[in-house]
Amino acid sequence: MNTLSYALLGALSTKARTGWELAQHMKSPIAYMWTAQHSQIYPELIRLAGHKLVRATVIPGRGPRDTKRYAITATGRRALTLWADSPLPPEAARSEMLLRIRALWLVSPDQAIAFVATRRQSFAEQLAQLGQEKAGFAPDDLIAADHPEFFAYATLQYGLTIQRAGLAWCDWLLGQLHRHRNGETTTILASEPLRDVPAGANKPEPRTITTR
Amino acid sequence: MNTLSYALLGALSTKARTGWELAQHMKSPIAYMWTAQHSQIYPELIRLAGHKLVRATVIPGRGPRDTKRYAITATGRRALTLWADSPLPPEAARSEMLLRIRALWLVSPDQAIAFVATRRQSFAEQLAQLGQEKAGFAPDDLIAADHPEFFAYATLQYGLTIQRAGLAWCDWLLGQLHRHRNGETTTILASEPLRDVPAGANKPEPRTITTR
DNA sequence: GCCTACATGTAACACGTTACATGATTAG
DNA sequence: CTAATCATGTAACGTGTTACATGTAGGC
Repeated sequence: MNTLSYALLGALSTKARTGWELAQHMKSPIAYMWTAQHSQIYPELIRLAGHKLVRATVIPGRGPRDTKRYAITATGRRALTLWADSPLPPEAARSEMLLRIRALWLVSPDQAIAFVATRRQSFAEQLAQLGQEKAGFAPDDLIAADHPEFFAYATLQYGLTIQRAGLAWCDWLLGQLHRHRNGETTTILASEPLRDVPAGANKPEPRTITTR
Repeated sequence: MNTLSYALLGALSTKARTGWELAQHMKSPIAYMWTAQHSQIYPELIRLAGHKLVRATVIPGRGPRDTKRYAITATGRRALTLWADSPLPPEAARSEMLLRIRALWLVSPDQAIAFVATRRQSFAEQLAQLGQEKAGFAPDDLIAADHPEFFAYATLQYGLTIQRAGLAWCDWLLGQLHRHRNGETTTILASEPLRDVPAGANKPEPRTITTR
């Protein structure tokens, strides 16, 4: 059983879906935390059905093949429950962004600043998008901690927290790079990245930093 | 050219290394942002040498095969420089942790709390380890923004910022879960995750939250 | 008539992990 | 003498991406 299996079981745990719907669900990077193409999803669903973790019902479809709606079985739900609370293996940290940052000493200060400014914008956009997602949550869904919506909301909050932290780091780094470009010799250790961002941080460009 | 190639070029950009040393370098998750096994590194180095991006020098070794020390070439450095500043493709967000969190409504409140508490500890440990790494940076290395050490330090700061944010999120979530378990009906929307953690957050258990 | 959404599948390839294979040197 | 470290490679397998293939229904 791989992680994708559990991602699919997780998505099916709240309602039955077709392979197509699962693929759509996993396409948007926001508020979902696993991606897969339909080419990976369809065979996996067949495999899960073979293990009786999901069950397919043929529904009237309009394609050349049957449309199948998958529902999680009692066995599938048990497997998912067991997995949810099992020890989490350390996740391999891979970040192309940090790899780029580490190589930025090779480019000109202006290019480095432009690169980080682009990253900053990217964080701000993600933050704005998560903010919109958050607006879609009805307060009623969130009172019960045993309700799926509560934990979905919690993952959204995680996203918001992380994006804000990323934004704050960009601001710190941009500040450092600007100071360096202007020939100041302040030791970096004396300064620290901001640990907080003003409440309006998800609005675009809350504290304008001149890039050029 | 894949990301691993640039990760290797990046590691070689500051000094020549053997394949073994590169594998060691990429093994520790801390302060490095790409991992690869030696079985992936060795063939890749041979491929890079074929493209004249690195050059191997046979050095006196003690194994059954020659020991090769790889150095980046001028062509390799140019390729790395070009890549560093090129548009960063959106990274596929995959987090098994968030997948687990989303499935936590299936387990008992106590199990959910224990799971998040373990996550919290994991964040705290990472934070502590990064703090130690930070101590290894000499202040002298950090005054020049065109020095590789400065950007390595910046990635470390990123790690610290992110881990602190993760820790703060765990605290928020634990608070919510405890409140729910104790039968309080406060709407979650009324509360927000902490946006800051006290300065001593990298010390283990700065604000003790009783797990059981 | 054309494009998009719905809907499912396979094939080829790229990337990553685990296991197999070999052997010298050095510290305990 | 035994284990760890240094040191390099290949094979098999699992996972993930891109491309190929097919066909209907509905909106513009």
